[in-house]
Amino acid sequence: MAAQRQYWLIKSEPDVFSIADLKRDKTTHWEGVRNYQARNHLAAMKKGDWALFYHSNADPPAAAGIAKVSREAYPDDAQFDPKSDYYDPRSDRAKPRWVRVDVGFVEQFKEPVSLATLKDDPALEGMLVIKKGMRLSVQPVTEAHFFHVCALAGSKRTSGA
DNA sequence: GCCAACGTTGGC
DNA sequence: GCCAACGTTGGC
Repeated sequence: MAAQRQYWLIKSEPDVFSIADLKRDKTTHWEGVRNYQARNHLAAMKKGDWALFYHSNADPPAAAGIAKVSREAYPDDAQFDPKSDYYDPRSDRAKPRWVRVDVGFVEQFKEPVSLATLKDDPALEGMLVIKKGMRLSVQPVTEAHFFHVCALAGSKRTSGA
């Protein structure tokens, strides 16, 4: 039996990189994660996993679409580049501290689901993104929560097909 | 722009 | 190992 698909939520500021940018580019390197817990989630991602693409620092902040993991974790080159915003002088090439994954475009929601809507929905109780002070930029999401958000967004997706 | 929440750093 | 200082995230 194939391993079960996992579900995630990944945050991006749309001014920097939005779901529309992913739609245009088809695929991107998900790099620059510099938080250990988020890094550990990246490392746990498997090819074929899906992620809610969440717009943070947006008006309103919202789940904006779906991305899928197209390449599993590998070293994030930006950590070795002194000119990069994501440079980490304490990371060692022989033992890289930070990883990135590649993600591909799946869907841009016609009706993005705002944070306020997520918070108001009893079916989403316990979802990490709606917890006060939850800044984690890569989070696990349950399958039930994932598809409930899809339904709220007007997406036809109701399963992992 | 403000500021609460929270992670990281570094002195001790 | 504690914890104060500091930096960042991200909603509002």
